[in-house]
Amino acid sequence: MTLDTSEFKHNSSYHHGNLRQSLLTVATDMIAENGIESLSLRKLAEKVGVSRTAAYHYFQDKNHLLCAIAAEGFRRWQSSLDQLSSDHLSDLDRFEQYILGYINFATSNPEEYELMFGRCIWKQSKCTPELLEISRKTFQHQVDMIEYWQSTGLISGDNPLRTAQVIWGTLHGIAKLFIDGIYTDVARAEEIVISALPMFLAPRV
Amino acid sequence: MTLDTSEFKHNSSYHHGNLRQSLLTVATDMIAENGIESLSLRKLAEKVGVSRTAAYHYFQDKNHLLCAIAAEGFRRWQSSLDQLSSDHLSDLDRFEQYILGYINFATSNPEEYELMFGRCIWKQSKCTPELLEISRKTFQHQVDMIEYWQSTGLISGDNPLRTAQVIWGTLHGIAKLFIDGIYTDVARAEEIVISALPMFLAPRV
DNA sequence: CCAGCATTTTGACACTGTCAAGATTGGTTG
DNA sequence: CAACCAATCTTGACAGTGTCAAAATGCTGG
Repeated sequence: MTLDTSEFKHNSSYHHGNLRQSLLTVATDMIAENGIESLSLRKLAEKVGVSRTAAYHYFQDKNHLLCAIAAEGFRRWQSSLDQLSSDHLSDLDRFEQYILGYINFATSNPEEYELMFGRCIWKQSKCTPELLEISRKTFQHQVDMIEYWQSTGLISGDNPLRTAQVIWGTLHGIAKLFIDGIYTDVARAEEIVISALPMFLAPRV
Repeated sequence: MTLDTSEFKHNSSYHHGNLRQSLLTVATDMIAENGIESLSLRKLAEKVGVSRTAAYHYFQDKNHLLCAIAAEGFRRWQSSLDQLSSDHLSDLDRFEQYILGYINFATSNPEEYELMFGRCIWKQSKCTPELLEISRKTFQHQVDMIEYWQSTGLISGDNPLRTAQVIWGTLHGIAKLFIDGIYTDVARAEEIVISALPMFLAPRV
């Protein structure tokens, strides 16, 4: 029994073939283009060429669909972090690239970022186990990075978790000010985080 | 001609008497209790004891209602800032109180904060002129505070606007991590911002 | 070939924001 | 005091939403 359901579409008109994946990719596109709040299951279904409630066979409700998309985003962000780890850089350069990478990820995929880190999913504990796991993992990964930078004396503080929370808070806050439309000139985002960078660094002896 | 329409309710059953104010206060309560997204004009109308579309005589749509509530929030926050200015405190203490005041305002009125600083209003430029004015004013007020603290050498940097953006970003980010449910233990919010405080301060000579 | 299974559709319901038109009332003017 | 007017509020309607229950369709193993 082969289970390559996602390998190719059947040409039947009734059975879609790889509906689940199609829903995910089309929904991701729609969210990226017009924002989370303008995504409706009905418009999604129409775009995929399927009836209103077809998605319910793969996702128990709209929230589960959104969680799956968010989890995909976390996997991309995680692999971006892995990429950074494998780059050949000095500690300071890597820290700078981490910060720039964060703000760029956020501002170039604003709606996906909003889904990953916004209230829509987290507010009322509607987080899927799958999403919870991957998100915890990537957060822990970032705490570990902070811990390492603290151990080498690059950044100040002796409590990695606490420091990670502050740094994350700063990056997240600046990102959200742009994403939510309070600041409008996204080109300025990089400047702002760069100007924030020195305040994280340990004082030179 | 007296215009004390808000002084007392008429006892007529058809004319409410001070519907506009009632809508604002009841809506504010409902938002504080159950969140922005669970506020519907219809539930609001029912709670106020009026028909579905009655609100449309005072607010051109739901967004204008929300903007009016947000503007009220900005007025409260502004007066909280004025209060702080008039307190008899050292510069450092005032800075600390500013930071603590910010995070407390945010975490003790999370939904109102979300309305004031969240995507709901700002994302698609749906901001009312009234709201735009008061929000600009309070933001400018905070930039001025930063500028003063920089002039006395309390905090580092020489670009007040840029520094204000970073500090605001940090406070906003930490606040949002709690408000949006990513961090759940609100009691920790104060600890985190206090641990962030030293990194804003200018190095002691 | 057919029974059962996975997959998709249809119908329905309650809910939402908002528009157009009508109903009700209080205040002002003749 | 009466009649009108403008402010205020209601009713009816429409399109859109998420989601449930039941039916329809196509595929596949026996």
